[in-house]
Amino acid sequence: MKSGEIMEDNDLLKVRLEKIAALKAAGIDLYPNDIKPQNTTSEIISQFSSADSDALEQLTQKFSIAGRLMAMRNFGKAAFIKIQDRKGQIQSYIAKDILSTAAYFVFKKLDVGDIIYVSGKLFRTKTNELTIEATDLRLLSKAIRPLPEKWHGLTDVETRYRQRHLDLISNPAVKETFYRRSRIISLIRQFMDRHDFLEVETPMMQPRAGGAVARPFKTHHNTLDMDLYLRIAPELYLKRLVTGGLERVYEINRSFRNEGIDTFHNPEFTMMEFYRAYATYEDLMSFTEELFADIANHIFGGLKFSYQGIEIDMTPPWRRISVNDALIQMAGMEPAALHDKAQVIEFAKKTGCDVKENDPLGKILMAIFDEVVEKKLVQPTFVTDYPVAVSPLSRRSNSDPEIVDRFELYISGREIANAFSELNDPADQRDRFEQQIKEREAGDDEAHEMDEDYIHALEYAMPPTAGEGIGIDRLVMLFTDSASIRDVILFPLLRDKAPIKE
RNA sequence: GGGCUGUUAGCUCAGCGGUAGAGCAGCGGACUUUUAAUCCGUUGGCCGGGGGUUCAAAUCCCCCACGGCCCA
Repeated sequence: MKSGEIMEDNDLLKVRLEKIAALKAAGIDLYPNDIKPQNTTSEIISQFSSADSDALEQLTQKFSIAGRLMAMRNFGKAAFIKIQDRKGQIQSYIAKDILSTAAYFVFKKLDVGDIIYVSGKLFRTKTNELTIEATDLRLLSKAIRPLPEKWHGLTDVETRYRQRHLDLISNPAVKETFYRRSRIISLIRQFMDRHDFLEVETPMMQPRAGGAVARPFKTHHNTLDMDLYLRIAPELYLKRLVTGGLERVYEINRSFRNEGIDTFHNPEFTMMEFYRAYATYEDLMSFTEELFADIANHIFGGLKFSYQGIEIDMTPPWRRISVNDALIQMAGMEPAALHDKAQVIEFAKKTGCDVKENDPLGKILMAIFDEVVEKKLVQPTFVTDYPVAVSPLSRRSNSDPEIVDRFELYISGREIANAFSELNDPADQRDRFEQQIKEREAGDDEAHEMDEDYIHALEYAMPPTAGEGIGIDRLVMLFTDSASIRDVILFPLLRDKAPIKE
C-alpha cells in the first residue's frame, strides 16, 4: 500500500477518489487555507429576514460564507444548494452562466459533505427564500466519505456517540444541546463572579482520593515512583484555599469515579464545587434557588419547564424536608422505629435494600431513603438533617450531634446537588476519619481514608464555611430535556472497539 | 453482574426456514427558481463474528463482540 492511499473496497469512495483525481488533474487545490468568509448564515438571515426582493436588489453588497454542503438540487445548468455553518444553514443558487467556467467545473465535482465557500449577492427566490446568488465558489475541503442520509439523519446511538462529528453534522438538536450546555456553564460562571467568587483549579491527580464516598481510578507517576488517584472530588483542596484566605472559591471541572455506567452516571463527569466563608448550609439553599432560577430565566424565560414530559417548577422557595420526615411521610416508616436499629434493618430488608447488620444506623436509613424516597422527589426539594455517619466532612448540628448541617437537592428523582456547613473542628474531623477507617476495615472500600495533611491545614483554623457540589451534567440534562447523561457529554465513555473499518 | 432488546447496502429500515429487498444517497440521462425537487435508467451486501441444527439458515439453537432500556 502506497502511503496516503485510502484502502477500502467501497464504490462510493471510489467515485469520490475519481473526482479528486479529476480536480487534481485540473490543478485544483483540494485543501486550500487562504479563504476567510466574512459572514455567518444566521447573521445574514437575521439581518435580512424582513427585506423583500426589491430591497435586496438595491443592495450592492456581497456576502461570503463557508461551511458544509448539506444538500444539492440540480437542474441541468443550475442548482440550489444548502450550506451549513456553526450557526445554521442558508441556501445558495448556482448557475452556469453566473459562475466562472473554472468555478462551475469545481461545482460539478462537489459532493454533499464537502466544505465549500460561496460569495455573492442576496436575492429572494420565487418561493421567497433568502438565497445567495453565487458569483464565486471554492472547494475548501473535500469529503471522501458520504454523510448519513439527509432526511432521517443519524439515529444509531452507538455511531452517534462513537462518531460525534457525524452526530453534530446531521442532527441540529444535538448541536443545540451542546451550545446550551456551554451557555449554562457560562451563566453559572457569571453568577459566581457576580457574587465575588474566585474560580480556581485544584489537583485532579491526588495521593489520596478524598472529599467524597466513591471508588477512585488509580494511576502512577513514573519519575516520582508514586501512586496517584484521579480525584473523586476537589473538596479537600478547595477548603485548604478557604483556610488560605480566599474565602469564596469555585471550580468547574471533571471528577472521576470508578463505578458503573448508566443514564445518570459517566465515569468522568463535571461538577461545580464552591465554598463560601461565613455562610451556612441554609444560606446555600437560597443561593442555589437563586442560581437555578437565574439559569432557568435565561434559558427558558421563566421558572417552569418540562423535563421528560413532567413540568418542573423552580419558583422559590423550594420544599425543604428532613431525612427523617421524608422517611416517615414518603416511605411510611413509624417515627418511633427510626431510632431502633433492629426495626430499621427489618424495614430496609423488606424494601429490598442490601444492608449489613453492623452498618451504622444512619447508613441504613440512607439506604432506605435512596431506595424508596429519592425517586418520589420530582419537584425541587432540599433534603436536610443527614446522619453524621454518612457525612464525614460536615459540621454537626447544634441541636443534635447525630445529624449534620447538610442538604441534598433533588429534582426529577435525582440528586443534583450536595451541600453542607463545613466541619472545621480538626479534632472532630480526626474522629470522623477514624470512624471511616473502621468502616473501611469492615469492608466498605468506598469509605474515606485518613488525611493528616488536610487535618493539619484545619489546625491553622478554617473560617466557618459552607460548601456545595452541583452535578453539571445532570443540571444540563434537566435544562436540555435529555434522558441520558450521554446526550450531554460529547464523548461519553464506551467500551473500546476495534477501530472503525479502514 | 442479571433480565429484555438490537446489530441486514454509505444512511434509515423491511424481510424472520426455500434465489437478499425498499427509500434516501451514489452513478448515467432530461431539466436555469427548487424546498425530502421531479422524471427515466442503474451500480451496490462475509445479513456483527464463530460454532451448530437442517436437504436448505439473514431467519432456529449455542457461544462471543459491541450497543440500548430496565434492575442490582
